[in-house]
Amino acid sequence: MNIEPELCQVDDALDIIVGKWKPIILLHLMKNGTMRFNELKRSIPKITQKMLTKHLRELEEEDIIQRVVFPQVPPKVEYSITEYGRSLEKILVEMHEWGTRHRLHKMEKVEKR
Amino acid sequence: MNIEPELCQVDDALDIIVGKWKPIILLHLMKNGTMRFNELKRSIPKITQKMLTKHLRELEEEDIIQRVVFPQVPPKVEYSITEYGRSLEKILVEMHEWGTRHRLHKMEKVEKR
DNA sequence: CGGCATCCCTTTTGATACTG
DNA sequence: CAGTATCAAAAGGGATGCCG
Repeated sequence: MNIEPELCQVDDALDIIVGKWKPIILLHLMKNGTMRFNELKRSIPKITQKMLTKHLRELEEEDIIQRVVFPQVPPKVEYSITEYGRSLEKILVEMHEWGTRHRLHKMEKVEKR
Repeated sequence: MNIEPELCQVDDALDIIVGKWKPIILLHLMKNGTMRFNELKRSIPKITQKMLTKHLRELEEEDIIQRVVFPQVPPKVEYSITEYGRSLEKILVEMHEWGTRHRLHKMEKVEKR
């Protein structure tokens, strides 16, 4: 550990991926490539339109995803991970793996009781 | 990306490290080894006692840190990272490095205007 | 020294209705 | 289809006082 806590920029990374639905949105886009708004909505049944819109806007603002509007009726909007956004993939995968191990860790702890 | 979004356990990992002061608490303990309550408090000037206590309890509950009480007057309580907790170090370092690069990314974006 | 209890404010998220 | 707008609920965090 050679990070000076005072100069910690973990929070800068957390700011991007924290949000109730952000990880799952990112995983869907990373897996499927390009997706339309309602396609994402259907893939995440419990999310509200408001939160999906909000999170997508925030991820776009940080250059993690790209938003392409096709000017037609009815509207069509496609979302995809930017090349820059791909740099988050490794961290998400590692967090997923750590999370999986942590679940097991907690289950073992409970069994011992 | 071979994670099925529906089985995503990124949130399990985020639950541990998300909290206004958790990353910096972890970095201090990872850097310094064992620290007393007030030592941590002084190292993180703006944190309140309430939040320090709360975050420490949550990290202890997840086996990330260890709390040792010395029954004496005045009281003495020492905190340290558990061996299990060390498994978080890699993720924190990578998030710090990503956060550092992201700051630069945003600065370049602003300069182009 | 290392807390806990209480009150209060802010931020995040949800429910619902409406629209070009 | 892809959003906005508004209101309400819940979660997170801060300020302060008290205690063994």
